[in-house]
Amino acid sequence: MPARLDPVSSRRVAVLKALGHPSRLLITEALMDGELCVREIRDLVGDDVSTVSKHLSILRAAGVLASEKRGLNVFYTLACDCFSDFLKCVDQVCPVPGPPRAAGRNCC
Amino acid sequence: MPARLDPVSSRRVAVLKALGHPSRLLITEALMDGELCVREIRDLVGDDVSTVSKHLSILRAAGVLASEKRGLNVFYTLACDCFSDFLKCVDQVCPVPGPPRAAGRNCC
DNA sequence: GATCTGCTTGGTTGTTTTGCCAACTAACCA
DNA sequence: TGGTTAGTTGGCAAAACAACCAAGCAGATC
Repeated sequence: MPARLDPVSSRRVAVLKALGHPSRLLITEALMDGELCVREIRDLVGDDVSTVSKHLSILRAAGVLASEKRGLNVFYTLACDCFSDFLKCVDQVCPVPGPPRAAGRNCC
Repeated sequence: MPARLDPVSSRRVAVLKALGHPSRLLITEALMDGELCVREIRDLVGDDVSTVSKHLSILRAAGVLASEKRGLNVFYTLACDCFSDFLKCVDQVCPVPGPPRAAGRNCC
C-alpha cells in the first residue's frame, strides 16, 4: 500500500486491527465486566496460554488494555472506560444483518 | 480460536477487520467528503486497480460502503452517515500517542 | 536455596492476507 | 460491429498472522 497514513490514522488502524480478531474482541468484551487474570482469560477463549498472552500484548500495544502485576498474577483491564460506547458505535456502522435495502444502505 | 462468537460480535469483527487496514481506512476516510469512483480511489491509495477493487469489495461486504454504477463508473459511498462519529469513538479508545501514564491508562 | 506457579518470549509450522498480472465483463462510442 | 474505457475476478507468489510447543523468567512457598 504505497499511500502513507498520518499518525492519527495509523493509530486508528492499530486499534481496529487489534480488535478485528474474534478472540481479542471476546477478551475485550469480557473485560467490560471487570478485570481478569491471564488464566481466567485463557479459560474464556480456550486457546493455549502462550497464544492468549500474545493476543493480550497486541491489545496492550494498541492501547486498548492495561495490565498490572499483583503477586503471581497479571490482571488485565480496559485502558478506557468508554469501550461500551465504542461498541455501540461499531454496531451503528452497519446494524442490519438482514438483506440489504434497495439503495444498498444498511443504516442511518 | 475455539471460542465461538455470537452473531453481533461476529459482525463487529467483520467491520473492525475491514477497517483495520491502512488502505481501507484511507479509502473510508476519504469517502467522508463525498462519493468517489474506483479510478479516483486508485489515485488516492496508489495501488493497482485490482487491489483497490478487492479492498472495496471487502468494505462493501462488511457493510461499510455502498456502491452504485452510473455509466462506465462505479461510485462508492459510505453506507452510514455516522462514520465520523465512529472515528471519534476510535480515537477516544486511546487518544494519547505520548508516553503512557503511571497506571497504564491512556484515556478517560 | 529449591521448587512451584503464572505468565512471557522464542521458534516453528500452517493458514490467511495482500498485491500484482492477466483475463474477462459491462457500458459507451465510432 | 469493432474498439475503448472502467471495474471485477482468477491465479499466483510473497508477506503477515495465528497457534502450538518448548524454554525462560519473576514471585511465592516450602
